[in-house]
Amino acid sequence: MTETIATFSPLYQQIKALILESLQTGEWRPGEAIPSENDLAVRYKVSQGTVRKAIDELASEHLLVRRQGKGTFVATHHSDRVHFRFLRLVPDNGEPHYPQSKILDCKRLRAPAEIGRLLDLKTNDPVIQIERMMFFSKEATVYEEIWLPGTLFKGLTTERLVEWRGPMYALFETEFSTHMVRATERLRAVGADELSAKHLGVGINTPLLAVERVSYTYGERPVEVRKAVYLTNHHHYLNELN
Amino acid sequence: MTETIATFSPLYQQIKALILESLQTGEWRPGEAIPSENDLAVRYKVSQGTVRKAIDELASEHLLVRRQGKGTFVATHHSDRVHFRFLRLVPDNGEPHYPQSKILDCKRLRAPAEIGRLLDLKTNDPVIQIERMMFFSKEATVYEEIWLPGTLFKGLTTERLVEWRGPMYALFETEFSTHMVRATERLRAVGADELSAKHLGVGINTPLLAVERVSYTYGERPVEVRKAVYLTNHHHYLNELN
DNA sequence: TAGTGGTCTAGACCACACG
DNA sequence: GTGTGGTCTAGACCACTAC
Repeated sequence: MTETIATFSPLYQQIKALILESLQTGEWRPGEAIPSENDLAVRYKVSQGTVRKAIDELASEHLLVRRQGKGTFVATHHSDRVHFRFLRLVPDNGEPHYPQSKILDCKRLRAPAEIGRLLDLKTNDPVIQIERMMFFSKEATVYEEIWLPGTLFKGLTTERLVEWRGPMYALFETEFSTHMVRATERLRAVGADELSAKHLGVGINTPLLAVERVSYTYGERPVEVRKAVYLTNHHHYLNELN
Repeated sequence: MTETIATFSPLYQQIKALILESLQTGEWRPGEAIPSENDLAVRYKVSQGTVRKAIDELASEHLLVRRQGKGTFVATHHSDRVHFRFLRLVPDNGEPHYPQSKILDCKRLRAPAEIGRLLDLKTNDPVIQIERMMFFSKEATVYEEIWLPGTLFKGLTTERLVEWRGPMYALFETEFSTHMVRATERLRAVGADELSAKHLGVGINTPLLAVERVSYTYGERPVEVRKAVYLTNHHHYLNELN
């Protein structure tokens, strides 16, 4: 018999792809419930168990959140306990907690070559650069530059950032329909340069943890670059190896 | 009706616990195949699907490895492509690769208070301390001290370590029946002290990435502490946030 | 060809949330 | 009570490996 050479793809993977599509197009938005497993089974003409397996994978990737008795919801950076999924810096003593954020600046400019490369933009495409600091119990601990594609985040201003209460990713989600799904971080030890030293209130060449992050939204699209320095005198970067 | 107040525990979780027990006691050892899903279903008197779900979780925790058509195997640090699950340091340019290891020393002594605390030992219990370096393409990049419980690793000598080819965790598995399951790392930027500077061939106070690791074997038992410094001039610590 | 894990289905029942 | 996700079962069939 002539059989297709195409690589085998399980039904539940195809269902998963369909669900993902609905997430990308915004048919179901962060925080909302998606249809019940049975409804989806009818819609896609497969059994409930197959839908279930697709959702299982999306839940394990933190794109969906299951809540027994209530439904399955699109993951959101609002009101999630998941803030520490992206912020790994914790105090040496005492409970992890979310730091205070202080926006220093937010301006539009042309993408430097490196940023453009990381964000899949052309050099000189518009980008937005945010400068900010973070404080753990009043102590200056993080200084960072955040780079965003200018077209996607059109209209983002210092004021909008300053008046925002809550995680920055929640703002991006609500105002710019951009939900961060995953990120990659590269860590190094560096000596403080003049700017970092000034902001963190330490001497030049003080050892700092440099963290470069690239964040991705649905479909592996890079939409944010962060270049940060962490002061690790009373805090550390916590990582679980599983 | 009088019902038990005990919190509900799904069958597959109980099966998972039973399988875990067999892993801990060494009934099935790293690298070996465990019985087929059907055999286990008979043994535990549940359906194959229930066994399957238990194995699924253990596989996602990297305790077991499934291979279609062949069977399910106990995870091992031998011949696994998983070395980079524990070593996150990669070159800035070029492919990740496993570095060369050079053992400097291995001696028995009494547990310092901090090490004893981390390893759940009493102060003054015997411990083994290993000193070693790692080289990426001949370049000295890592200097570290490794601490192990003395009773568990009785008989570990410098010679045994030096003549060993392959990952250290594979040696621990084969010779001391201790399989590392997961680990926690705490990262900081520090200035090189005299010892680190000498070993890594850099000046005193050169910024280094300090990595403190606690590794656990089956049943969340801590069995290793590592205190390392990484030179991050041409390498970085790569971390995926999911 | 036989044995293993992988997929898919259909149905029953349990645990949980909410009105 | 009703609807949701969560568990468990039994059986059929597919894909991969080894002999």
